[in-house]
Amino acid sequence: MKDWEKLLNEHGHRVTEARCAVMRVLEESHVPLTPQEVAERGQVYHAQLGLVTAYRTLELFESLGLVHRIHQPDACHGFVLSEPGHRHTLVCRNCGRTLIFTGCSALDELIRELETTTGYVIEDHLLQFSGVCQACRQSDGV
Amino acid sequence: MKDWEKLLNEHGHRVTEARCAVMRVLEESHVPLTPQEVAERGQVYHAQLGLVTAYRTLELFESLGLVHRIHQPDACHGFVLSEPGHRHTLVCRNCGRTLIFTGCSALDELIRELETTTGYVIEDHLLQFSGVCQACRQSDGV
DNA sequence: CTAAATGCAAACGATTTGCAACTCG
DNA sequence: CGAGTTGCAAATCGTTTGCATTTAG
Repeated sequence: MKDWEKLLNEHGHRVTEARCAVMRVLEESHVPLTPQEVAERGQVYHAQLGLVTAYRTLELFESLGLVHRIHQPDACHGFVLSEPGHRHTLVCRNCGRTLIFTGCSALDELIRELETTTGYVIEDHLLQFSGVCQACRQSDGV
Repeated sequence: MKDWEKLLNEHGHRVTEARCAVMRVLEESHVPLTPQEVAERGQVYHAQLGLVTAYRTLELFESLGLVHRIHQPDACHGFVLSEPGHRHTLVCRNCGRTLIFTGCSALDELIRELETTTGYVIEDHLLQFSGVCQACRQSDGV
C-alpha cells in the first residue's frame, strides 16, 4: 500500500478508482495541471472520471498536502504532486516543468525583520520562483 | 497632477472619471479588493461605474505597476495599490490589511543555489507573507 | 474632432451544488 | 450493509467580448 493510500485511510477516506486515476495522472506530470486537464487525462485510467470528481479529489489531496497549488497571473490554478508539508515551487515559464523544494530558511531573517518593523506575526508565506529550465534554454536558442 | 495621472498620460492613456473613482477606492483601502468590490465602492464617486470598467481599469493599473495582485487560495485575485516596481506583500489573515515592501535580497543566495542545483535560470518570483496584524492580535485576545 | 474609453447585454469559462446511483471497507 | 464517494445536470460565480455611445485631450 502506497503512502498516499495510507494517508487517505488514516483520515477516513477511501481509496477509490477515481482517486487512483487522479494520482496516476499527477505522478506522470511534471507540469501543473488544471482540474480540467486532470479529468481528461484521468479518463485513460478510469473512463467515467468526471470533472467534478477531479475538483473534489484535488481539493481532498490538497487538504492532505499531497498536491501543491501553483499561482499564476493567468492559469490560476494548477496542481502538482507534492510531499505533505511546507513546500515551494520553481516553474519554467516556457514548458511549465515544475520542481518542488522545501528550504526557505533564507527567509527567516527577513521574517524577523518584517515582524519587528510591522508588528505582524508572520505565520505563513507563499514563495514561487519562475524562470526557464535547462531544456528550454537549449532548444530556444540564446 | 498626481503621479499616477502623469504615468497614464505618458503611456497615452486618459485620466477619466471612472479611473479616478477606481484610484480613490484603492487609495482608501488597506485590504485587497476584488474587481467586484472596486466597482461597488467606486460608484460612490462615479455613479455609473460598471464592473467591466473595474476589470479593465485594474488590468491597466496592473500593467503600469500601480496595483499589485494578491494571490490567495480562496479569494484569487485581490488588488492593492502599489508603487511601480518589484513588490511583495504581507497580508493579515484576519482583517486582510496589506502592507507592501520591496526588499527581497534575502532570496539572492537561495536563487543562486537553486540555479546551480536545478539548471533553471530564475527570472522572477512571487513572495507573499501572511500572518496576523497587531490590531487583530490585540482585539482577538490570544 | 477623433481615438480612447465606457457600459450594457450577452457570451463564456471555471467552479459549486443537489441528488440519485454506486462502491469501498 | 452503510457511510463515503461518484457523476450527471444545473445553478452559480467570475471574467471577457461585441458594440453603440460617450468623453478626454
